[in-house]
Amino acid sequence: MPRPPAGTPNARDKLLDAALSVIRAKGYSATSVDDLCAAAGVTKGAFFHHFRSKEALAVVAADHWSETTGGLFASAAYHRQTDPLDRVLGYVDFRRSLIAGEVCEFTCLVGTMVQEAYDAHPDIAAACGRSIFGHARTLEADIAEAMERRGMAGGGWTAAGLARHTQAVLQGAFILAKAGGGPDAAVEQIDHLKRYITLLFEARPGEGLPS
Amino acid sequence: MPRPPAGTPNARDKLLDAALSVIRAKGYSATSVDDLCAAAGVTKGAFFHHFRSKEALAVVAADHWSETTGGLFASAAYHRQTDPLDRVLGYVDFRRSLIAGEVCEFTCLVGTMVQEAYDAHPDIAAACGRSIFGHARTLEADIAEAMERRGMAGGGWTAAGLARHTQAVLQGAFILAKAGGGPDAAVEQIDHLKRYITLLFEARPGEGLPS
DNA sequence: TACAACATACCGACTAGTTGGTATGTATTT
DNA sequence: AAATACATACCAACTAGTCGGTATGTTGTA
Repeated sequence: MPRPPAGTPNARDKLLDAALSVIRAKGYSATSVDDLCAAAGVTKGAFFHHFRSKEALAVVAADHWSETTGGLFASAAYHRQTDPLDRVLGYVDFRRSLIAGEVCEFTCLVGTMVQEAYDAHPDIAAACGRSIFGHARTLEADIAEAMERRGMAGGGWTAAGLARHTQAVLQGAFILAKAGGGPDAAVEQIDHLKRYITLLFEARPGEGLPS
Repeated sequence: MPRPPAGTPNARDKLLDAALSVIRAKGYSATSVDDLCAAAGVTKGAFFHHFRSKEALAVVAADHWSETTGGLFASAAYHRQTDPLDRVLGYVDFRRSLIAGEVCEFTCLVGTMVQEAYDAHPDIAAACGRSIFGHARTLEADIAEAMERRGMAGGGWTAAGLARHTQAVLQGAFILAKAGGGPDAAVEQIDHLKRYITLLFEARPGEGLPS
């Protein structure tokens, strides 16, 4: 692939960026190819030059979402905490701070898409799954270290499981926000999540089980 | 309204029942009126005789969902527990027992619809909100009674807030199931929810605050 | 009881517009 | 020259919704 002038955003990038906001607001099915082209300021020819189909764009958009958000979290300040539990709680606080403004601005592209696509579009669903579970996996090491430091093994839960739970609560928070609760309803869920993690690490690990 | 033979399901009821399963599997936007008519075994004429529009059907379907599921929970056995906390945990166990089989069989119609409809279809979003928050409200009395019996006031959370949190975790659980986790991922979330509620009621309420 | 007047429930062809996708063109860069 | 990166024009299938019509009531009245 020959390098374009590298400063001007090409049609492909403009379409992907447009997809993030348009699909988050309208959903995958209700977003037409023309909608995406209009939002990106490109023509249909450009669309089908870069993507085999609307479904193919959705898959790439999900990966694009993973990279974009992945970069945001990777460079966030909570990683600098020395206590691994503080890093986990710092992640939760950071997620909380992101919830503001219009609902479509803080909700999750892949959570929205997988609801519509899981049955009819397996490729999209798989891309969304990679994004959600891949992001959860970035939390595992800190949770596992916090568990080890406090001797938490044997409580009936795992680092991977708790990491997945954080994502479930976040996705549920977005649904409640969309159902009329707004940002407040979403923040409330994150506060419960933080309280849960705090309680988990305060509680004594399971008595009858070896650590 | 004159009573029809009362045993034969009419087109309206058949369409509403079809909507519950078809929209849960395909989503609202991807479900066409023809899809619904075919699933219900009725014609398009019957559809628009009973519903002004596809959007109007979705609103009635959301209310129909509330009634159907409402009846299921109202008649469940966990209400017979004498300890209010046991009733709350019994509700969680009951939700856990419902998660089995295909994803489209245990997921939530209104959670699916509101994701697509919250922006473009306010009437549908409002109906979904009534369903979710209305169902949450049915848990409030038991939670409040459990809080009172154990002197839990002042911990920074309320009965209504915890009730909403149960619904957020459930909705998030469905998304993770759709993202490839299957029933196991959903059950895992409910186990975390139960552990959270248990820990909450074991913890001592906030020290510096009056009860 | 008989008949007119009206209402409800439903049918299926039809339409105007939209959909994802294609075919073919042109300008720019290497 | 040749590939890339777009643009324009177009199409067949599908979309929600309409409309004229029918079959089967129900209701009022003489």
